[in-house]
Amino acid sequence: MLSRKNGMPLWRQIYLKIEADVTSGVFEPGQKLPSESEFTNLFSVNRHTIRRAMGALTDDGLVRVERGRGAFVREPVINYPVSSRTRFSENLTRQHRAPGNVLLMAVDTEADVAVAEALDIKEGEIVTRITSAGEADGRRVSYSNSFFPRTLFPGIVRIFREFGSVTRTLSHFGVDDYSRKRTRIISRMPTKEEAGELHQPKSRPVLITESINVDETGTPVEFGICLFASDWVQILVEPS
Amino acid sequence: MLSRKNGMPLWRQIYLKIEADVTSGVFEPGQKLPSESEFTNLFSVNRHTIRRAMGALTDDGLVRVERGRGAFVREPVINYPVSSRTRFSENLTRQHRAPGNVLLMAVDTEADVAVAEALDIKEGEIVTRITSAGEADGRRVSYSNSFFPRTLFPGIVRIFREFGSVTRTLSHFGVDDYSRKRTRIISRMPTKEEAGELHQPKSRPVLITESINVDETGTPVEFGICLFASDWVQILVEPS
DNA sequence: ACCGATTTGTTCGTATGTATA
DNA sequence: ATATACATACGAACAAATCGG
Repeated sequence: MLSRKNGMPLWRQIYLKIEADVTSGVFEPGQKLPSESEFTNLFSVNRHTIRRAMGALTDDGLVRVERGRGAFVREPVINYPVSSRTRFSENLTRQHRAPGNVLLMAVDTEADVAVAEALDIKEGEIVTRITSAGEADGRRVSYSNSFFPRTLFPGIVRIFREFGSVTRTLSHFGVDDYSRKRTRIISRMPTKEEAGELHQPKSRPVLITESINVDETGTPVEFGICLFASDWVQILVEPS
Repeated sequence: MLSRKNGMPLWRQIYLKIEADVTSGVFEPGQKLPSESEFTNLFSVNRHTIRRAMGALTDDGLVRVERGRGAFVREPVINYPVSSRTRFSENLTRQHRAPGNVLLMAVDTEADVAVAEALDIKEGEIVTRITSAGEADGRRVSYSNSFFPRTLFPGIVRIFREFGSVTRTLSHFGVDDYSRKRTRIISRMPTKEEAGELHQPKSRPVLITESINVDETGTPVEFGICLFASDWVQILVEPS
């Protein structure tokens, strides 16, 4: 299998072998690779030789290594385009992925300062909060809270349950077109709850977009806070 | 000199030391560096630790090693006297740069896959890399690498140092207007090196924008990778 | 909350091969 | 031919992060 005579270093031969297994699908995206010690036994070489190969694979973006956990085949990232007209499910369908939006919770609550300011209403006014999770290819990629002013959309929860999408729900209330007024993008470590919702370790950061959608008249109709698993999602800002 | 307690690996500390000596001119371009065994004695570490640092320096294009002969400072085509505090003056928001930028390094290097693809050139073609850091209120907020195709902008570094701004530098080359083709935004944990450059703990995530600027004809003129300290920076996407 | 097992990261030690001066 | 210097590889130990019970 490995040759110590043909001039090609062992680590390079191992690199090529693993690379072939990754690109050919023997190891699938996201899958955990054998540990260094397992590879050591498999190839009958020293751990450093394995590490040299893994380092090169990491540099070349084929694998991702997490200390204390293992090495994983890098998943192709999911693009999340942001423009003035952004729809989550549309973004994903455009990439031929199966989008899934799971409604987790829907409650009426009082608007706190941030929500009130975003929706241009008074603090304490009742808003409907819809919590949902986004999935793509069976992977949890987002966790979002959307706030709607209840006075504008009474009974929005039932409609949302029925249609399962923000666009069609708002359309039901006569808001046929809305656009993104502004998007704020930040990044931080997740809380334990957030990490749990995103099915990711709490040691990995999350990407967060805070956006305000307004109707044709400029009235805010939705304030959304969306958390993305940063390992799997990148945000693409395209000129509109 | 070296610390075994501060969390930064010895090889990285050595890397930074040698890098500083190279960029500051203690070791001049083309000059032979001390041998591995000499470095071993100088730093009182194992030869492998030196080799790790030299490997990184090689990867980053600062030195070039010749088997059986030694390691040498890579000669940039243009010789840059290192006055490491060059100020960007104006029009910085366009490059996602905060006021108070310092030029850290400018070297000609070979384009890797990502850079080549972004600039629409061949891998290995020479590009000019300008590394700089942004500061605001005395706090390090960004660390960026910009890549320019050298064939389009020969001697860009001297011009850049003269004008101090990307806009005016490109204008000198006849690129009077350029625009952002696309911006990719991701977030991840920083490497220790990146955390060091950003003067932030390595436990805080970084926001990263990768952008491509093109001229009127659509030809890529700059590829920039900018890291932000996510604790201090948020990205605002507003409709244009 | 703690402990032990697993896994990756770093460092030192050693040996052998190969290219160059 | 010998010495120097880089390249590769193996072995051992410990540190740091993760995960399960």
